[in-house]
Amino acid sequence: MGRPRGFDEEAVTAAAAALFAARAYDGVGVDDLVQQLGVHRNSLYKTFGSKRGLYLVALRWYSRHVLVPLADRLATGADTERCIADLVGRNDLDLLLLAAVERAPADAEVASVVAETLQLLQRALDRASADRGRITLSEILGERLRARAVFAPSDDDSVD
Amino acid sequence: MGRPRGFDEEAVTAAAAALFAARAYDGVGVDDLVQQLGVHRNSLYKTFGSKRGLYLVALRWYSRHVLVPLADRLATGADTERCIADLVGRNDLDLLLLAAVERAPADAEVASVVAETLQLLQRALDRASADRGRITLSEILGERLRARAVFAPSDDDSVD
DNA sequence: CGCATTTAGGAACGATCGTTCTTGACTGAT
DNA sequence: ATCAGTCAAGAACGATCGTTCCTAAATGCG
Repeated sequence: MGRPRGFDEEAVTAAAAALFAARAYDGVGVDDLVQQLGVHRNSLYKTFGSKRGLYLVALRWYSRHVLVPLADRLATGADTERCIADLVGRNDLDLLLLAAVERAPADAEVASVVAETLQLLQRALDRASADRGRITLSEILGERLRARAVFAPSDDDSVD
Repeated sequence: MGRPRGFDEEAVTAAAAALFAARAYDGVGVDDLVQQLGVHRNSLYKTFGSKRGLYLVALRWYSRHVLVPLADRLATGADTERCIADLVGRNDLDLLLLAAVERAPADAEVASVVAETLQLLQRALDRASADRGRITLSEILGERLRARAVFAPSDDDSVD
């Protein structure tokens, strides 16, 4: 009963995760979310409760649907180098980096998700490099941090 | 001529660096700065031009007066382990981490300072561990990131 | 067909953001 | 002592923040 929702909740969650990975939490306004996600304010607050609620859902979705598969692929031990190169070269780790540095110190729930996700990656890496054991998770995180630490004008800087 | 200023510019810069190291850039309001630095709005804008201006001055001051000495101590090669343990265990790296992850992608000048500072640390570490060469700068950054990724209720959360 | 219910679309809220302006107090040079 | 010039103190600005409210449109069920 009632009018059916005109958006895919998971797609919105994924898009929110992408936004929060590109900018800092406080740098992403609800207006940005509404505009880029195609969901309107009311639906957003009805579905996720608050901006922080959406952030937490997006963070958990990202951990489960982006990093867990990546950790699984890593844990098999095949293509380890390729996996690590992807982690450093692509932006898959960015939301985790931002959450760890910026939100976790101020938000216990975020800190909890970050801790679990880090453990997850740690175990996968331990398994992957049980024999080849050279690179550490810290080093991967540091490498990605350095790769991210460059000025990269975002696409919507020229948007009205 | 004129009334002499009632604050120490360098002390204010250092205090601002500490604030920006604890919270994210957007998480530190001008009100926070005014309140915790003891400087009043007018003086702050007269001296530093803007919030971003103060941030840049604080970041450069921090690079020069905190990380450069630390890099020098590291480059001597004496007490290398102690130096690294300090980098990971204390919060000396935090402003650099935040600047790298959060501000650099959105601010070219910040990115420039971060890049120079990272090079600085890299060279110092290269010199320090020319013989013992084990830990990388990326690993130190990653270690500190993980150490920071815990919920740490800040002192002024209970302040009115 | 209506009735109940949920969504979409925006206007609007108070609060806070970074910044500027106004006013008065203080000091150094004439 | 007086005047110019700087600083302190805080009110006030428009803009934007996260959030809520109101109204109209769209569906499943009787």
